[in-house]
Amino acid sequence: MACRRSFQSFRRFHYYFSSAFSQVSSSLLCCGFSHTYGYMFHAYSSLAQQLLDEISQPNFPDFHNVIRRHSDERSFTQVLQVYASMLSHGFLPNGSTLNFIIKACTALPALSFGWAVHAQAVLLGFEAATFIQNGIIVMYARFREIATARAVFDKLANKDVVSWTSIMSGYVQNGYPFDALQIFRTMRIDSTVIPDFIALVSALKACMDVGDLEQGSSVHVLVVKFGVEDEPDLLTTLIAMYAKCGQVHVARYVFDQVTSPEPLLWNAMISGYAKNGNAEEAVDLFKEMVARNVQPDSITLRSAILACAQVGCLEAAKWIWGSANANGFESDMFVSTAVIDMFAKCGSMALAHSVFESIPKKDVVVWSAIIMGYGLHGQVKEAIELFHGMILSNIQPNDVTYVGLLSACKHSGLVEEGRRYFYSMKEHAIEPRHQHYACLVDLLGRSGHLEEAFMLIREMPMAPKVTVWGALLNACRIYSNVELGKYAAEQVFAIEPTNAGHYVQLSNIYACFGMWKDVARIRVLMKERGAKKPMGFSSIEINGKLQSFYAGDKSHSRSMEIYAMLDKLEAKLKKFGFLPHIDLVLHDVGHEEKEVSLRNHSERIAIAYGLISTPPGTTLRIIKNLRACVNCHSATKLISKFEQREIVVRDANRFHHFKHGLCSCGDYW
DNA sequence: GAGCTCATGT
Repeated sequence: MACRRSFQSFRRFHYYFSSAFSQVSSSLLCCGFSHTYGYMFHAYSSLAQQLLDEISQPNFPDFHNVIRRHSDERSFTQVLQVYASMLSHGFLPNGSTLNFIIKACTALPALSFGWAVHAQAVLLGFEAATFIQNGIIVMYARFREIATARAVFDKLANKDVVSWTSIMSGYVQNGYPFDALQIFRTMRIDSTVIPDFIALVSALKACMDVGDLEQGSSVHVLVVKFGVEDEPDLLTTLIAMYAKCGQVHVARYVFDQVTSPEPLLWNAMISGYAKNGNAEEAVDLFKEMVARNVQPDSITLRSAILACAQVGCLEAAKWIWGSANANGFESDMFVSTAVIDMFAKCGSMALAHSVFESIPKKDVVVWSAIIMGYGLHGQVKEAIELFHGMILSNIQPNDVTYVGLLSACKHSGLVEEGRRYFYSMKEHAIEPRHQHYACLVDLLGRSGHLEEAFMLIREMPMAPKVTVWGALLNACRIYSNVELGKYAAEQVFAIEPTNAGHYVQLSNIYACFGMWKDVARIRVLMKERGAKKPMGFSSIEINGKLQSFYAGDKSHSRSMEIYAMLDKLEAKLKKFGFLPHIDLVLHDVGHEEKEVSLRNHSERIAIAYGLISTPPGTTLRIIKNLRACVNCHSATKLISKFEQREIVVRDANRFHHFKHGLCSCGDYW
């Protein structure tokens, strides 16, 4: 109810106002009010103010209506200004006015004002008004005052579904999904409130954040039980939940039930694929979305771009970039930066660079992306030039810029420079993080500075992770250092006991010295601990489509031709005096067998398939999930020479550009 | 009156 009070009673309100709530924070409240409205009233002039000024004696409905109109227009600062003005005219709010004020405080967010409004609501007798208290719960959740929100919720006598949903989503938004689920359970067990679809959305989001498939599925059951499975927004969260829990097929099943999915639903599904590593499906679904004339937004594009960067398919990358431009995202910084990264990871620094050039105001992230890209391709000179260009443009490098710069040095073996950049980070007030140490340890180790690398590890202010010890182990393998290698391996095994790659590294060190007993011991250890080597595979891009091969793969329909080509390649390699490095094969088998298994590595099969599927002179683009092996690397160099092909290989860590018998990595990787 | 997709670089 609107109340017209005398000036005296208004003063009395202020008296209660500061004395009754002094335990909360009297100074805050006083500031929040007498200050805020007084200050605001004099400092600002708004349209609403002018409107009010035109009325010589504005009454309560005048103020209320102006507040409502500003609220509808989302001009929340003005809502508070007019409210302050209303109070100074001696009017007090009714429940409806208060809701507009609470909403404005929440949206801005206006903390001190919000506290004061809460106090005012209590004084005006709205303590048991569920529709007011619900808004206050949301407001405190927004202020990250989740304990206060909970206190308001607990005190509320008549909790409706909105009260429950408000506190539940408050917990979710503040990063406490377990508490949110606890609230949901309490609501189901201790109250008669029936959850509606918004309550279920919040519960699903909590399950998603926890990654709890079992609870998520049980909420899905409720969705069906309460017959809200046709709510588009609920489906979005349901799909995201299943995708987050790794059940991308279930997510797709839900998606397929919808006849004309909304853009948000496409986004949830595409990003679900991208996050689960089903990158090809993500790109295909994006293409389908565009084919069905659904307008992609910046989130769709970012998800598709991320997926494409993962698979590394250049044709798909060009297509996505084209559709980003066609839909008006060519000047979206977030999209452009992601595109730079995508082109770099799809093997085209030329395209990455042209996008980079097209960005008028480059921020630190844009610069970092391009520097990282050149590093990935072993073009350290360009990376360093860009780094200095960035500083000349008055853009301060950050820790990620240095990751890019150091990894560029690492990929090219620039020890001096890498060391210098690492220690110069302090000049830019950047504390080296774990990744920076990992880069420098790798760089020092690969260049034979094993002692210095080890010393650096000992000086690290944080616990070294597997990347650091793994880099040292790798260096020990290269330089055949048994003692240090054993030590590094122990650290690595303790962190990742089931990663077979580490065992192979140590085993190779032993094999190098003919310590076959130790090799056998490692093999037993691997078996005991259930360590498995990930299956190596290589993919090749033919006409924009990726075709994948495993080592010794004979499943392809053109397998006969592929193996005939492999025989031809083998003969030519022999003619060019190619000698396989057989030491690196873990298994203790005869020489001939080793040679056979080497020539059947997935990379070689992919190349053979590329040679029989494309016209002479076409660049072959290969993507593999493991690091390039020494044999394949040497063989690919020779193949690029006698087949006169440029071969671009993306391995697990970086790019190799093979041309005229040489590789861009300079045999350093 | 309450809710959701993603969030550029390692």
